[in-house]
Amino acid sequence: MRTKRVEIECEHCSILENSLFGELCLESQKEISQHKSCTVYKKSQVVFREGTRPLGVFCINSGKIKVYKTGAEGKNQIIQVLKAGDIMGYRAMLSEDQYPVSAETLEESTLCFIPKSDFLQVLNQDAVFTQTIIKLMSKELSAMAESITTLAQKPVRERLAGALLMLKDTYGIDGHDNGPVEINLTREDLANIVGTATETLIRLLHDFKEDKLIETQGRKIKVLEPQKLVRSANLY
Amino acid sequence: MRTKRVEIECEHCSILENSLFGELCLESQKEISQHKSCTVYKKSQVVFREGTRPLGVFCINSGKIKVYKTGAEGKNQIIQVLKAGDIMGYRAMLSEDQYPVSAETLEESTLCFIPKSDFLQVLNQDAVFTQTIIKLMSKELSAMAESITTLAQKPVRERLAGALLMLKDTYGIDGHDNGPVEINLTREDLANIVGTATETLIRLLHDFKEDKLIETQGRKIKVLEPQKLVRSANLY
DNA sequence: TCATTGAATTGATTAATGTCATATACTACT
DNA sequence: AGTAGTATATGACATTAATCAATTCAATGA
Repeated sequence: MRTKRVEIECEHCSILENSLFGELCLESQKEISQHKSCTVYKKSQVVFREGTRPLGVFCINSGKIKVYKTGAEGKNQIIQVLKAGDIMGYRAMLSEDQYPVSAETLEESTLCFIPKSDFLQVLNQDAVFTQTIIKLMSKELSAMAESITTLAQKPVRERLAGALLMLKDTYGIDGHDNGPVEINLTREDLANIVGTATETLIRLLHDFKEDKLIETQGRKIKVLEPQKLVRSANLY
Repeated sequence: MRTKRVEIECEHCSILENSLFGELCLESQKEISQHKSCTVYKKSQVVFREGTRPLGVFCINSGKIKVYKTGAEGKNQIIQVLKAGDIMGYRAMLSEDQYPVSAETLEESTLCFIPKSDFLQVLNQDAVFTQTIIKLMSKELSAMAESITTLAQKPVRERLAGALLMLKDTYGIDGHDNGPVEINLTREDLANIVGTATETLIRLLHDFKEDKLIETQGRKIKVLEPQKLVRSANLY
């Protein structure tokens, strides 16, 4: 058997307060919980693929997911890296459209799948939740406008610095507490976030290492000097 | 007096069927129309500025608007070019946030301003309209994911070809019917759409001209061979 | 109409980044 | 443990695109 099912109830979900569903009333939470199925995905499993149609919404209980679009030459551009508490796939579902992007696990992840009908019902009966969803979309739009500007205007070096700072937060929630956050991504994925060639990315990581901004152990990257990285990223 | 007011009623608006409000029931249309004010903006006037807070929504009755974000070195990245029938500024308003972008007229434009309260009221009493707005946001998100991928992966030449095709549609609605569409933008604005330096853009336009893909008259650009441009853009 | 300013263009050069080739280091699997 | 298959790393080189400088052109207001 390839997929492992687990039982998780929203009401007792450990990441509830970090998630969208935390704001829901108990009744709505039960509604969401009722028909959902939770599945453990292994590393590098595709959750959904660009061009297919959504049947519901995924909520990330644990793990990390890359959301990406495949370009002309088959190269993947990573649009966002999602973590526990995030939901995904809701946009295409709400607009009754095909997925404009694909999603794949970056590590073993537990995902809860909420069928479309349940999600829509809660949306209908809860105006506050609708507002929350609209805010979330709005935030994503704003983040993407920022990404576009960065890609168009900043050199690769600055984009990498910015990406590392973003990833520090994403990987920070795992919180080992003992020392700095470890970012665990292939160089190729990292290059596909920054929008550059893998070789270029490796060389720049090397530079950052020489400048003691980061430290690497195998593929893992530790951010040692976030402040200096902020300056390298020329943030505004 | 710097600003000129005009009277336009949504119910009789010439671009109603191209706009979001076309789907509204007559009652809702009147609601929208009731407190709105229509203003003629001169060319190159700023409609709203990044970082300020929205008080309502703009609907474009005529003209073209650039929506842009100002980058670290003061360079503007144009995120979208809007035309008659489009609405703008609704996202920040709905999420009760600051504008993440600025908007400026590219030519003389007539804009209708609908106060926040009226817009929200219609949104509350009309579930279909909420759905329409969500679909619109969803479409924009998908378009932006595409932009990100293009900026990260395609060379400037291909991006320019793609931008010209997009602008052909935007400027196409003016429809002089006699011959091909004329794109009327400064080279700098065009460079800020494509995400490149003005000089580079000019050189590439020159190439396209030599290849008979386009024709220029002063700043105006006519697309002669859309099909060949599609191939130049390496679209997928 | 002329003058003034900003926009468009062209050329020369430099800098950034991608590509190709190859070597080395991991990882996972039997 | 050995080995195949990836991922990482490094070097050499080609190419793209940015920058700087100078010139021509075009639109706008006195």
